[in-house]
Amino acid sequence: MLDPKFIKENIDYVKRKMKERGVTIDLESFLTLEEERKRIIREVEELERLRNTGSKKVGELKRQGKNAEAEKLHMELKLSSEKVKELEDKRTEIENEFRDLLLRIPNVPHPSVPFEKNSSGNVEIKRSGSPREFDFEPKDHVEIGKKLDILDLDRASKITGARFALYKGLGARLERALINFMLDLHVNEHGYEEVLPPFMANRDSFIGTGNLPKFEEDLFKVDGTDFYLIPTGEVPITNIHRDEIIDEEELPKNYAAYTPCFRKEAGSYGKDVRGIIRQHQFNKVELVKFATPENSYAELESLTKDATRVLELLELPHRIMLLSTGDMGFSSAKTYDIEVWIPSENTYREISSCSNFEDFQARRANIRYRPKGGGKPRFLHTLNGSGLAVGRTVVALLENCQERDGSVIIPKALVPYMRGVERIHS
RNA sequence: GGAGAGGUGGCCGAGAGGCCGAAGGCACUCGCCUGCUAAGCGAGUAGGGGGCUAAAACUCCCUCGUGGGUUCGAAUCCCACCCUCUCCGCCA
Repeated sequence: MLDPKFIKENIDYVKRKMKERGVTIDLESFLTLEEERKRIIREVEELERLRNTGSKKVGELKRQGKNAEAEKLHMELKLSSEKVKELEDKRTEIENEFRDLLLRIPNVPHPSVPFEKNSSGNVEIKRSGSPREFDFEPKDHVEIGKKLDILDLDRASKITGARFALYKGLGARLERALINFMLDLHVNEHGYEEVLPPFMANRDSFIGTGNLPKFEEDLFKVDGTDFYLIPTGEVPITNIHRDEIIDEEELPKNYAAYTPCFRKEAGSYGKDVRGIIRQHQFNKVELVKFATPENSYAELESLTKDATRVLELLELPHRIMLLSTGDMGFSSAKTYDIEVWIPSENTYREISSCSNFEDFQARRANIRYRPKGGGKPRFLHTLNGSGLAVGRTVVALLENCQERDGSVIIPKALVPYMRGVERIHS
């Protein structure tokens, strides 16, 4: 959520930024509504003031035994009280409308974000490792997984449906090994606090991170409740501190968590239908930071670095992309995508997305901090990034580390987590 | 799922239609005092929104779990929901 005051005072800037994002927001009607809101607040408060002082007077008169006078005033107030109620209804209506509109306005991109309406404007920041030259025809992860009997997509679709996976044997162990490896790295070496949050969250939490009210069609709702399955750990973790005021001394707060993620993937029916690149359920290790506005961009860099470290230790070729205005998520002010090399697709694919939301989520979720030495609470900045998407890491690993004989060599860093298994073969 | 108890400021806790944004305590901050420390004395310490401001000061409105209702007036009465605790049932 943007600061209404900021919108008002920088209307042209905000308009331009929205345009760069490729979204159309009716900011004129926003301003009108904002005026209307203030007008009615003034009106209601004036009436309430009169009623309050009047009511107090009635009490005083009664205590003094002047019942006739009290009764007279009482009758007068009865009328104005009705008026107050009417106006309050109107006020609620307008404030709701105002809030609804505000909740549907995306974040303003940071000035360092390149302007382009789509992903063609993304800028490569860094590349690490180079795609392997195979001296044989490499297979894709589906084939590898099938041959090694570690990935069974046919049976998964029997159990549930398309876009679900059944891992078996060393495949299941590999998934679990990666989760533990990533968590240990972030917790023990990068200083994140490990948490294990609920995998469902309520509506308020989703509004807090910006997934609602706009993106309901992407979510699985749990029937008969107000809960949704989380599409990312970002939702429960960011909401750990909803409606809280944190002392500045405690910032930055860094959390790491493993969660499964559930996504409807509506609108991507034709995309990535083969394999486990795009699933309705997948595992992820998520990193979330709460930082001061002064430090949040430095924290974005270190967050991205922490996530990238996983790929470095796994020795997987990857690159870091700075997303352009048109390719960023709704809540983000600046986003780096980390992309890993996928041999079967002969391209890099997103495996992590690291964003600074500035105070956009904090404002929605009401997360503030008290500055050192006291003073008014301020909204803090929230950040998050995958560290990493586990399913896609498996894909990258199987494909990049495959051998001519169909076996897969486990990267050294992961071997201890595989209970010493150095190679998966049939 | 059933029965009961309860949700009040940073924390503990009183208040049971008007004198209550709220006693008292703890904690914290500032000042005084005591050679340091402890104790003592005095003052202060919630959040949001509106008006006025360059900004404050100031002032008004809202907030006692949330939302509705009754009333001239609600922390206090009524209804619904949420959450916590205890007991019973069921369950990993």
